[in-house]
This record gives sequence, structure tokens and C-alpha cells, in this order.
Amino acid sequence: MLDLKFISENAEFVKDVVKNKKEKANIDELLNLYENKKKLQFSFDNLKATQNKVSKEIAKKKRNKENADDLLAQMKLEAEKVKKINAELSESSKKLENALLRVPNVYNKNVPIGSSEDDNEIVRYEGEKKEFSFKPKTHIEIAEKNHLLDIERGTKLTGSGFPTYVNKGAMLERALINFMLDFHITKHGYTELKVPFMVNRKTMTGTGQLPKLENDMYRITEDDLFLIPTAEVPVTNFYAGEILNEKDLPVKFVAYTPCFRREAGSYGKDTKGLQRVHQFNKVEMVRLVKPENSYEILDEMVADAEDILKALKLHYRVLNLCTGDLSFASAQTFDLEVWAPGAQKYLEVSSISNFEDFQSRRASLRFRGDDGKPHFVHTLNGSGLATPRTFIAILETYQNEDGSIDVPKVLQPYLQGLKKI
RNA sequence: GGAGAGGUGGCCGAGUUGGCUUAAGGCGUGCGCCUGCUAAGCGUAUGUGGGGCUUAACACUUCACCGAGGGUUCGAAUCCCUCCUUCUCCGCCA
Repeated sequence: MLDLKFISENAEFVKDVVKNKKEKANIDELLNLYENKKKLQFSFDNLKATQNKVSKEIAKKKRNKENADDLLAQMKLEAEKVKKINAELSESSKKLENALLRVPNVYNKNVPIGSSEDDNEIVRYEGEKKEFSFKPKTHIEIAEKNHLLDIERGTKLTGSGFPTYVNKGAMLERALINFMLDFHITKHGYTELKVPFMVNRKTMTGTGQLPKLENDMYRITEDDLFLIPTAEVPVTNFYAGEILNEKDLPVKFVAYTPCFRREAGSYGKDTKGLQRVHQFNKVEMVRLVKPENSYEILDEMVADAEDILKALKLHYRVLNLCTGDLSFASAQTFDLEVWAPGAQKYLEVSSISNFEDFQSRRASLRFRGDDGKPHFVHTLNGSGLATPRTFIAILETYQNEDGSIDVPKVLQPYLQGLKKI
């Protein structure tokens, strides 16, 4: 969340942000709630101060065996007032909190203003589109021919969007996960975390999924738990509520988890095969850093994710997301889109974002600085990478005319040396 | 799932017949003094968040926070209720 003081001092800017991010937060209403809460807090504090003082006098009199009936009578009335205003105050605080949690993060000055993905800025292309001497097949055709996926039976087990990987398909998927984890750990210095796949409401609120996206997540109502839509949630919240030492920064975590997304409202869009699914696997990088250089770190994380695509020798492009495509919590996001020759389009495989102190304020993630005082860290995360579309790109890029697939060199050790599927 | 015992400041730990404790004492840490150096010793400071005052910061002042949320009371770390959680034992189970 944003700092209330910041919002009140930059109200017009924040209103622009809400508009450009296509959010709904009402800033004027929020500021009214803020003023109202401050007033109530002031009255409450003053009443409490009186009450505390007189209660001490009563205590003193009682100790001295003096009569305190008049004070007691007086305080009885005061107590009523305190109770009443306290109720108003907590009501007001709750409303303010709820409103504040729905205000999106501000974006930084390098984010292009725009309303949809068409306004995203293409930063650069890396590598070349592979030339084929034949018409490249789609991943669905290739998977079918080699029996790598069983979409129908996955659907039978659960429903559409829950793909089941079979035999070499399952092995290739697992190889990808292991390769990416090892790569980030050994080449980029990340520490692996293996986290729960369900989290509670507080954790979901910490990274900004709640309250806004409750309908986009799978929920265990019995225990009020949510299936994570990304490892970002448990990993970023790992140190929630703590004050870290400056020397503990930067924190660099990498974690593999499955991700669960209802994708409500996107039915029928890109649903073919693995393009858009309800459950998928992802290796996620998360960093907690000092505020001063978080944008350098963002570039570094983009490079970390790119390194995977480079190692797999896949063609891709880098996008700087415009305001309209930027998520609620992000200050700036770069997407990596990999080229899929069969589908003849670029597919998003990674999203790397700097949240500045938006998440750390929500989750209370702080470090003690040189000045001895706590400061909010900046949080960043990025996929490194999501597997389904990477899987698609591998199948489609490495396919041969006879329908077989060459295994990318870096994955061969993870498939017992297998060179061809 | 059942039974019992706990959850206090960075850490340890007192406080549970409600009121000179709006958290004692210790450790750790910062600063100062002392001292060939170090250690010891002495002194002093040391939580988080919000509000008021202030151009702002400092300072000052005030409120809240003793697992979380309610309640009783003039007054709650202390009493009552609900929940969470840790440990021990039992049961069930991969």
C-alpha cells in the first residue's frame, strides 16, 4: 500500500495513476476517511489521557484509604464517552484500511502511459526466429504425436485447464524445473526456498492479491486458505512483520511451486493446449533489497530470467509494460515473450517487477539502516521461468520435420543424456 | 482428534490476591569516563506505530501495543470469552 501522507500530498498524481492503471479506487473518499480518522484519533487520545490521569489519582487515594467516590462517579461518565468514541474509531480505521488496500501502486517515470497491451513498449529482440524448411507444427500436434501430454484425461480428472504431462513430456517438464533452479542457484547466487502451496488471508494481503483478486484464486473455504497463484506470495512474505539487519540484505530467493489461477473472465482466450491453464509450474525469483538501487536490481533480474532463455537458445523479446497493462502492485514490469514458431506468436514466459515499498508496507518488511531506524525494503520478483509456454517454445523451436524433438543441450543432463524425443 | 503446560521488549526473565510496574532485573548493543592495550569497572542510553506542536527535522508532549480479537471495570500483562500458535503425552496417518 501507499503511505497515506504521500497520497494526501500527491492526490492528483495518485488519481492519474488510478485512472491510467484502470483501477477503481476513490482517492477523495479515501482522504475524507483519513481526515475523519485523524479527528477521531485525536479526540480518543485526549479522552484517554484524562482517563489515565484520573485513574492514577483514584489509585493513589485508594492506597491512602481516602474516599474517591466523586472521582469514580465522574470517571464512569468519561468511560462511556471513551467506549463510544473507541467504537467509532475502530469502525473508521477499518474503513480507511479497506480503502487504502485498494489503492494501486504508483508507477515510475519510465513506464509508458497506455491503455492496453498494444501500448507496451518493445525494448528489444534477442536472437533470431528459427527458419524451417517445412511448416512448423503447433505444440499440440507435436505433443500428440509423441504422447507428451494428455489434455483430455487431465480434464476428466479435474476440468479444463489442468493438463497432465505423460512420460517424456513429464520428464521434460521436470528437467526444465530442475535446470532452472540449479541455474539460478549456481550462476546467479539465489537461495532455494521450498514453501507451502496454500497461504492464509494475511499473506495474500501482504503481496497485494487481496482484497482485489479474491475471485481469481482457488480458495479452501473450510480453513480460509488460498492456493497460491505464484510463489511470489509465500516467498515475499517469508520475513513479513520482521525488521532485518542491513547486513542480511539483499535477500535472494528462488523457489519452484505450482501456480493455481482461476483465470475468471478469460474463458475462451488462448485456451489451446498449454497456453493458458489453471495449474502450471513456475520457478520464481524474489529479492528484498535496499531502496536506493532497486531499479538496477530490476535490470539484473531481467537478465537473470533472460539467461535461461539464452541457455535454451530460444528467440524472445523484452517488453516494458504500459500503465494499463501493469499490475495493481507493480511500479514497473518487464515481460519476456518467447517466440513460438508453430503458433507464430510471442508468448509471455516471465514477468519481472519492482514493487518498491508497496508490498513491504503491506507486509511490514523492514530493515534497520545506518541511522538505526527501520526502513521498508523494496521487493522485486520475476519468473525464471513459467514452464508451460517455455515447454511450447521448446517443442515448436526444436521440432524436426518427422515430428521428433531435439532436446536442448542444457537439458540433456537432466534427461539422462537423452538427445532426441 | 483428545489431555496437559505455555505464548511478556533484540534475547533471557519477573510480574497472574486488577491500582506507587503505562513492564522490575539481567544479557546484548550504542555512547561517555576510567585504564600501557584488551578485559573488567563506573555512568548513561537503548522497542514499534500513530497523533499534537513545528515551514521541516530535532526536541517536547500524548495515545496505542505484554500471541490475535472481543468483554468486565473508574482502571487489565493480570479477571472472563473466542481464536491462533508452541511444547509434552495419547490416538490416527503418508
